Amino acid sequence: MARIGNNPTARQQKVLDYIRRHAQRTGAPPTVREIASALGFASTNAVACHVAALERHGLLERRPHSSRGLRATGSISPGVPILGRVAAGQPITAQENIEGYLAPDSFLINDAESTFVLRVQGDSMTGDGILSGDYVVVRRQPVAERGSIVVAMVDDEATVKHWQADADAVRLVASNPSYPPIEIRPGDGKMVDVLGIVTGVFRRL
Amino acid sequence: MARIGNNPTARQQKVLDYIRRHAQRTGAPPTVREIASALGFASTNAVACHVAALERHGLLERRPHSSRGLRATGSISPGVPILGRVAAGQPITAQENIEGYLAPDSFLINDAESTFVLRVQGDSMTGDGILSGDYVVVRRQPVAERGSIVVAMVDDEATVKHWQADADAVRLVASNPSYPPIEIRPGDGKMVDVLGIVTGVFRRL
DNA sequence: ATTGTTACTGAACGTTTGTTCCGTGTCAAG
DNA sequence: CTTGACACGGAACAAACGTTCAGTAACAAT
Repeated sequence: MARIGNNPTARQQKVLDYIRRHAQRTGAPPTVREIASALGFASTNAVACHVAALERHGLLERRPHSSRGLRATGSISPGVPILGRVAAGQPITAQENIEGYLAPDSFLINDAESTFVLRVQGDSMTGDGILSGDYVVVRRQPVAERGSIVVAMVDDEATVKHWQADADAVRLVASNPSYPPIEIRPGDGKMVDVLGIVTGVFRRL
Repeated sequence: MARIGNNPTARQQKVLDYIRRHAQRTGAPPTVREIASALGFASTNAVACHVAALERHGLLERRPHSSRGLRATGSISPGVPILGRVAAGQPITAQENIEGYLAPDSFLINDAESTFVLRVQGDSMTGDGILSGDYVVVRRQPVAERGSIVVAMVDDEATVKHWQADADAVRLVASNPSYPPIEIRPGDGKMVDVLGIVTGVFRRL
């Protein structure tokens, strides 16, 4: 069968899975000989072949001539399984249930250079599921689209709010109705500065 | 000066930092020669020496006789800066503002082996800041404390609720008042199974 | 019947890499 | 002054490692 798409074969998927698992467990990707040994290959060339295929499909990156130079694209750290529909019956982490793998790190953070995390104080954004004590992931940028959630500096205080800028005024709107919008007009003597926009939220229970 | 504690010297810290950075950037720890080259050493022995010291201090683990067999203990990836109080004035990411570094991965996931992620459907838990479409981090375990948020299997359907078990009944309580509690008693013909408890929540905006 | 892809075995080459032994110099404590 | 930890240079060895070439077999499409 001629293979055209970007999808790996079952055998190739097993190689990719092993690379991911090994990287997660040991902190480094496996060598080609470790892969061969784990999957029962007698020749390292079998691995080289699969690795080349995975690279063609864009599922794997390589650092040539370097030991352990394999990296699964997408989720950097192998991540944990995402379960879609959980089927009734037996083991939850059965292969059929697993929709993919996901590492919160790379999922929440695209550009580590310009990203920071801010701990939220106060409950003004509970309407968006942002509670006091939550961590918001913020990408630094001085401008924001109308309606997006931003971290703004208002008179020496950082605050998380919805951004609504008009021609004549800027409004910082809370999603908790108990909090009135903050309105800033030119000549108020107040300063507003967008520090960045909120791209993610997470909390530990 | 006789060195006694578990603290590394400034030079050792630099080696450790480089190992961490390299592991994050490339997906694999560096070789001893890469470390030597990066820090300006002419001899690999200088690295071996520092690595041995870091290992004694418990800051580094080694996989002997294996290429790239170094792993910084504790925080795996250096992560993004956490900002505490954002001071007025200049650069946000100034050193004074940074409270620490945090990687969502290792923050949310302690035991990768028994952890999975589930995408939430429905708004029954909005009271706890868990919205439809959010990802919940679940640690697999068959029992739960009263009041904790669990993923439970009720008649072939996985659901996220508060767990409240009495002697005579089990109640799955939503945090959105629009949803009545689900009560299961022995002899109902219904089945309840705790798949795991929710240890974290995250979402992308 | 031929072509092309997948999926390997087997062997070999050259480099990379961890490791070790020996030696030099600095600096602070006893 | 001696001792001991720290911080390196230089050189060398054996094992680990990525890579490549040659060849075999199954299978589907043309």
